[in-house]
Amino acid sequence: MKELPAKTYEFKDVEERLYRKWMEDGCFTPTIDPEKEPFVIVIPPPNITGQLHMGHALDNIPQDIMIRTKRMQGVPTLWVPGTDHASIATEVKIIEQMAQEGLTKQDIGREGFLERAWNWKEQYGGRIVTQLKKMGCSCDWTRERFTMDEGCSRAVREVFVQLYNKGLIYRGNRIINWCPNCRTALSDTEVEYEDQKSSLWHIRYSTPDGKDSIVVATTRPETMLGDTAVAVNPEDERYAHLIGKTVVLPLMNREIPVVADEYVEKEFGTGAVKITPAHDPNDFEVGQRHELETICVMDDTGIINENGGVYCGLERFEARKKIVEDLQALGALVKIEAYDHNVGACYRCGTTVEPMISEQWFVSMKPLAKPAIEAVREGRIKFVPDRFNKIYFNWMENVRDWCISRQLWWGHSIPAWYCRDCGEVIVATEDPTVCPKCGSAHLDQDEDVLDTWFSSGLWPFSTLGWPDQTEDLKYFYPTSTLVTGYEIIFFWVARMIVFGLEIMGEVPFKTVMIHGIVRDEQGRKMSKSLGNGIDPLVVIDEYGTDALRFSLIQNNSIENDSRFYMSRVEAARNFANKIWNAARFVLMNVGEYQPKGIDPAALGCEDKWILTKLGDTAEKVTAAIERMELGLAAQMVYDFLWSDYCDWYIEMCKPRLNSETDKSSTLEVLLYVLDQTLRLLHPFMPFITEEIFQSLPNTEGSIMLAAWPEKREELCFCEQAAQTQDLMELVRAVRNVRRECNVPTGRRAPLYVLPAENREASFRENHVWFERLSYASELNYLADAAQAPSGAATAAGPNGTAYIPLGDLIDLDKERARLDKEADKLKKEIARSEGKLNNAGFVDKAPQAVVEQERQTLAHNKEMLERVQALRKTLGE
RNA sequence: GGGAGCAUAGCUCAGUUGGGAGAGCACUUGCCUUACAAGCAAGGGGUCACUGGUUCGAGCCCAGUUGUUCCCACCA
Repeated sequence: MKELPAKTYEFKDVEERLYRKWMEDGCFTPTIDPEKEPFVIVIPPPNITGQLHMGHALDNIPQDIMIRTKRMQGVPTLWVPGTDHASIATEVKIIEQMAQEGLTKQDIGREGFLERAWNWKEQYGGRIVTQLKKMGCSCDWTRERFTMDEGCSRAVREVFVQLYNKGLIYRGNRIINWCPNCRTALSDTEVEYEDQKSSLWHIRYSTPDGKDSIVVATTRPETMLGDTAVAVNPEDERYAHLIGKTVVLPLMNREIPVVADEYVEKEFGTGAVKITPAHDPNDFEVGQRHELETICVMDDTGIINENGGVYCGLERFEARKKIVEDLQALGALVKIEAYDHNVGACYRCGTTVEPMISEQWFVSMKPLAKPAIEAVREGRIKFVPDRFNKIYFNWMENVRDWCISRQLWWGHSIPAWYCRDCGEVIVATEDPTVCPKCGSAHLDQDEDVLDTWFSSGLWPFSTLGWPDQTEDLKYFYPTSTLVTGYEIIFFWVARMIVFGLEIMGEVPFKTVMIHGIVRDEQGRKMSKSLGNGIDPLVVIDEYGTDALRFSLIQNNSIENDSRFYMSRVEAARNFANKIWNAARFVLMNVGEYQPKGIDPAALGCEDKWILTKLGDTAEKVTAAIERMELGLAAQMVYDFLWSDYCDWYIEMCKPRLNSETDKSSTLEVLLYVLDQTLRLLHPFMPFITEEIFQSLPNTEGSIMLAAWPEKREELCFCEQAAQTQDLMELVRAVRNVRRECNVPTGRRAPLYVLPAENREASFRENHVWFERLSYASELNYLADAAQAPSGAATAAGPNGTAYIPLGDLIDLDKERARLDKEADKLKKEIARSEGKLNNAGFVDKAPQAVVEQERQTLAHNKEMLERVQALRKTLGE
């Protein structure tokens, strides 16, 4: 026998040791078996911006649970890990870091900057991998990828060129969202809108002769510097006479036309809109319809440029202030109205974005969206929960072209070259040396990089080797399940579906499991600025990985947001300790015993009860995991292990462990049930289950590769299980009575039992544990109520009545009251059952099993009532 | 302006084709009963937001109301 382990479970050395062992033994790498369909997950690659937070834990743990379950079920299982270069997010971080050293991008140049970025990647990418390992994630690290590694970069180029050649990627001058702080274009998804209290400024534009005027309303007065028209609704009689005429733009003293356009709503504001085609998407369209000039009045940092006249050099919000003041002085400001409206901000730095006209690369989304919509509509991809279908459809059906070029340095270069001599645009997978049109060698590569989501959109196949037709790609694509949060459905999920269908001709995954976010105790989002984030690694350090994992999953529905409570982690830690001690108890008793397996002929009633429960639990847990109801599954294992196995079964076994004849068969069942339960728990708590599994006799290898438990019909005994359950109920009743009489647990008392009809055998079979668990000093059977000792406290159960002579400890008044209360409760139940059974509708229409159940309940309660009333009678008034 | 989620014990949340509500924490009471005090035993506590409908039967399905959170949208 090994030395007895400590009373509390010490996870610290265990977790690291076991994870290393798993790696060494190659447990995470699947064996390709062409006969079997694999189960595959690609990890949502964490950004290399920093470290993992609680959201990553919530994302990765469900993935690991599914992966570990499938692996134990004998399925070739692959979890592909990796990290994302996170172009803009990382660049922002590095710039912040450089600023502390007093450096700017321009100071160190592109090459120096990229060197820094790669160093950053080494440092933080490595840290993230370490953190994933700490969380117990069973990723196949031999297949680890990075969105900017050689293979992924090749995939990016290949896709870009393919789409360009098909006309699905184009370059054009269009209104885009510009972040003046990051100095780059952004896609629509990268802009976050927020309601802001602002004003609606009403400004008067007069006709050149000064006799007439029109008042426009705007939320961005500074853009008036670039106004090239005023628009009104063609049906608006108020302004009909001005259409075709001109008005003078105040401050700039430029004559601009008044045009009629359907876009203008008569009811809003003044019914007249200033048109700034260079700085507003709607105005841009109006401008195109009326062939208006486009005047850009800001530079890429949001400062007014030379087109802004005297305001040149002012920052955009400074300019707004000045312009409003000047308009007021001029008498052109009619009024200022308080007004709330949506203002877009950069999702990385929070700066208010500026719509600007700019030449960028775009992906034409409409033709790509169509098959992506069909794939979900036809069920080839399933969202769980399915309400996200609607959100997805809504976005896809209204999708606009995707701006993919970024004026950044950290990212995939755009594979486009411009000929300095003839202006030819060359898009190619290999760097060209001469212009194919004019032969010039003066080629300049596009300086921009691609949106970071372009490369992550290829993740499900680029990680498997595409564009090469690798074995991995053939075997593992399409992947099985994607697990991610709802906040990146548009950023990522939608793009993966689009690219998967377009490039691979097949969906990238079959199921998308969407989960909520982890909030703090007060229900607030965890964020840096609030400082309310909880580092999962700090929690792991204090309570262990298993405890953190279990606390995030148990009794939670992960599709909803959840709050993080330390008390839950503590509870999970206590559970780990409970398991540990149960195992200690079993192992202590096993000693040198060599298990031979369960002999059905030697099983007692209580063994049959726990084995039956185990089978039910295994079946239900498996089904729940299959349905991705992980919280429910975890709860079921918890209840079985703690309540059924520890609180009841182990206690039932104790006396038999002292018996020479019963000990070995008891040990067999104790061991078997423990072993099977550990397997069911392993996906949720990988470390402690492995640690205990390793110390069980007759286990081989890692629990990671042990067979997943299944219900075994030959080990299910419903009849005996029900009998045991009845006895347990009587035990509870006896304990209840003792408690009410304030009898300390340690004080034994004789117990007399009057079994119900045909129940004596059941009592005799379970005599030993029944005696112990009801704290009886001796257990005697009565043939008749008349033999009952006088002055005894009484307890009624479904299978008989128990008498406990407690002498002075019994308060007769309290006893009477208690029995009356119990009788009342039973009467109510009986009335309810009878009401139901007297209802013809119920008896006719309800399923037979339900009716039968109700009849049994009624009979049971009637019998109980009889017993209770008989007891009450003996006490008198 | 559209769309979605949520509302169940004091708190945080579960609740699997509709068959009389559960857990953790907190609370009350008694126990160091040698696996575990990070524990054991017994208990108290709920008009399942509101109104109506479907059904023999509704926390669960349908309609509406209220409160709350979120997403989407180019009315300046």
